[in-house]
Amino acid sequence: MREKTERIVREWGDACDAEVSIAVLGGAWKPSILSLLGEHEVLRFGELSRLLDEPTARVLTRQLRELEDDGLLIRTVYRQVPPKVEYRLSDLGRGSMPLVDALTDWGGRYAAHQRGELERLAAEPETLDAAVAR
Amino acid sequence: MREKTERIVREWGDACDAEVSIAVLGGAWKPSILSLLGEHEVLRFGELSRLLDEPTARVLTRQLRELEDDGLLIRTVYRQVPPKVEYRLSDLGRGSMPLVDALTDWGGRYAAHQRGELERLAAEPETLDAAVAR
DNA sequence: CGGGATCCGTTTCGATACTG
DNA sequence: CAGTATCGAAACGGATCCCG
Repeated sequence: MREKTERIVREWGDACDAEVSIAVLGGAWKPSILSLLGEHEVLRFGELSRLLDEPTARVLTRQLRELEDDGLLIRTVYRQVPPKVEYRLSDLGRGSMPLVDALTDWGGRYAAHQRGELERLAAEPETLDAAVAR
Repeated sequence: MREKTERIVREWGDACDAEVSIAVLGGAWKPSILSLLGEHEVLRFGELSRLLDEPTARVLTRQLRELEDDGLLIRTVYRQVPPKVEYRLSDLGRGSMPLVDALTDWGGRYAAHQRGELERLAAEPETLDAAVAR
């Protein structure tokens, strides 16, 4: 477990279980990484990088390492030249897929709703802000 | 919508919907705030503060304002002395409850699992690390 | 190919003090 | 009661360069 995750798990066993989920899944690219590994079973570092929008290696590496430390995925290193590293979901990682899907679903609906709001505002001849400005 | 949320909603309409959810729900106390408002229907600022673990007013205020800006809750100010401010869920906020519950459930199961691992490790006479050290 | 090292700007959290 | 103002510390994402 990462130190951050462990701190949350130990210290506030109370009502903040949801924050545990966010601590584990809440990094940049993390839900996407888990989704992709849910679809593809096993992926190499470069494959993951290409399937995501080419984050810097530094960032992708850290997200992968954190997910590994938190027990969601398994990293397999083949000691050869050139190197080959494979990532796949652990049981814990597979267990997170329904939650990741729920995050994706709600986020998609929320984004669609808000894009609708934005368009509605843009289509209006006069916004509230403009009216208030006078 | 907060600027941060709007940026994510507009710019990457692609596969990163889950990150939208995390952008909206991922602040300190936010899931707890939503859960409490799901249970209590309406709460005042001080009541929320007491039900949570008394975060600083600065922090609680900002989380509430962000949730309001993102459209999840409704803030009602009664212009009187002493002031009275009520918070309740919007329709959008009520729609987030299943996701918040899913976050809570998985986080709770994850925490329980990891606490089990921690105890198991503590109970072992010799850890893998100690064995490898020799 | 799959990173590690270093550096940096931004965001976020939180403490403290003060206020209409 | 329900904040606001100011400040500091830390975490985070990202760019750049280097390596076995």
